[in-house]
Amino acid sequence: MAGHHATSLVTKLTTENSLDSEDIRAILALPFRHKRFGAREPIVKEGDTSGECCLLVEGFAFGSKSTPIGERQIVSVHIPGEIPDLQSLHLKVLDHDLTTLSPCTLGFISHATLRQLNKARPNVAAALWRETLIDAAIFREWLLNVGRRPGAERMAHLIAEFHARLNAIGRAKGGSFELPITQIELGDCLGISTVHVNRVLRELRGEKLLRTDRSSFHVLDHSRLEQRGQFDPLYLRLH
Amino acid sequence: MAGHHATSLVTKLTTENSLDSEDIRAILALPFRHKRFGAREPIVKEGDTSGECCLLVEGFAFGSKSTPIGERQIVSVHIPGEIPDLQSLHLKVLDHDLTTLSPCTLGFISHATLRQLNKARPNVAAALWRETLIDAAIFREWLLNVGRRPGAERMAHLIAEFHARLNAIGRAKGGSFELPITQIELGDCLGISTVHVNRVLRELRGEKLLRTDRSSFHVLDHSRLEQRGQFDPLYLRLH
DNA sequence: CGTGGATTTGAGAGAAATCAAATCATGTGG
DNA sequence: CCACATGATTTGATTTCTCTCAAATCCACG
Repeated sequence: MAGHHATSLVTKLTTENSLDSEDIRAILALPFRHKRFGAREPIVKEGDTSGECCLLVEGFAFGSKSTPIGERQIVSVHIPGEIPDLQSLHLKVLDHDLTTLSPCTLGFISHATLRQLNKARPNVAAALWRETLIDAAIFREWLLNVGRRPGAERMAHLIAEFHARLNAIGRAKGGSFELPITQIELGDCLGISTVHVNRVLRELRGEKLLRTDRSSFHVLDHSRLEQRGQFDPLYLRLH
Repeated sequence: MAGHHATSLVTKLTTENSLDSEDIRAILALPFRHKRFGAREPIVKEGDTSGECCLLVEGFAFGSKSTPIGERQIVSVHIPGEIPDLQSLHLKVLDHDLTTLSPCTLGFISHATLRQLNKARPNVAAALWRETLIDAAIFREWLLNVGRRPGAERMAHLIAEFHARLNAIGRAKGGSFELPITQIELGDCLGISTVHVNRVLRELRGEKLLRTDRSSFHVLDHSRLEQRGQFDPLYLRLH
């Protein structure tokens, strides 16, 4: 079924896991309820107790937490094929907000259905569990990035990660990719101020590592950018 | 079986999950291979492909990542009853180091055995999956802490978290707990320098929020400390 | 009782934040 | 189709927090 909405998920899951044709059929048979969202719309919020998970079919989203005084930290950026709130399957109350970055198509699937799938098909359960473990690996890398690297390295690392992940799903051509994220949001990913984001981007542009134009990123020197950000893609477990 | 090595794990898993007596029996029947470690000894290192997981029966450990220039970020601190490298079950290559903080007793169990258990007992699989999701929730909170809070708040938050987690396993009495962590290591948890750790601790002591003496922490004003660190224990999912 | 690691304190430097304002897009209504 | 409003980006000036460097205890341990 060409263009099936769960195709990107199956592609991702079959890359590293041993799913048989029955497993794949079961995933493709999942009754997703599709819904469209505009840009910067909340999907779920901290404290919610959602009864379903959402597959990001098309568009981008991000997870964030905020301090009581309103300081926001973006903890994750999600791209098509991912299930940003898969953890809600086992953690009833959401501990962070989930917001769209661009207009999105989301496929919602109930926890009950997923739990049934996990019981019937342990291979699928393992593959989904693995996805949440990769999320955790990214959190660890971000923690190192935010805790121990200066601004420019931090930014270079983040952009190298975006590039690697988008490339893996065929959304980076010749070092260029589209990601509708503002400098404010980049700052919230990296734990730096908007003003500093701007200066750090200028620095990287000055080093001829990349060009940026709103939501377009052009990596000019791939290997030098990765070096600048000390980026090693191991933690992403791509292919 | 009093003093059984997997007791603390069972206690933790049964708190929030619906495990039946068969599930519990299966966990207690796991053939752990016990091994003692000294303080600051590596358990596994980044890049390793271990074929087993370890239960922290007694003692403390931490996970860390380092940049190429040797800047270290501690990404997790582990206490008895936890399985620090549970993620290795589905991610072959370790993406961070695991080191003991104090002398430890570890119970090793092979991935093959765990996978068998997960297949036979889906409830146990779900409970273990859930543990890894709580780890991820802690990473998110640490990311907010490191990215968006000043030094003193950061430290207050970390100590409040230690207190809450140790209290949940009965290792905090009247606000006091033992945790053999140096100021160097505290700095590596928080992304700040050792010198600054010292000054921030002095500040918190000056505010009569806590007393510290090497590995002893005494929380003097529990609610004011949590307020200082903007600590809300939701993300820990204790009871 | 000496030695090495951990803690503490001081002084100065540096990275990034804040404050402020100009410029640049984007989109809307008249 | 243009004027205006709103939000994002850019730049400058200043302040602040945290780091680095340096050195003096302090403590645990052999």
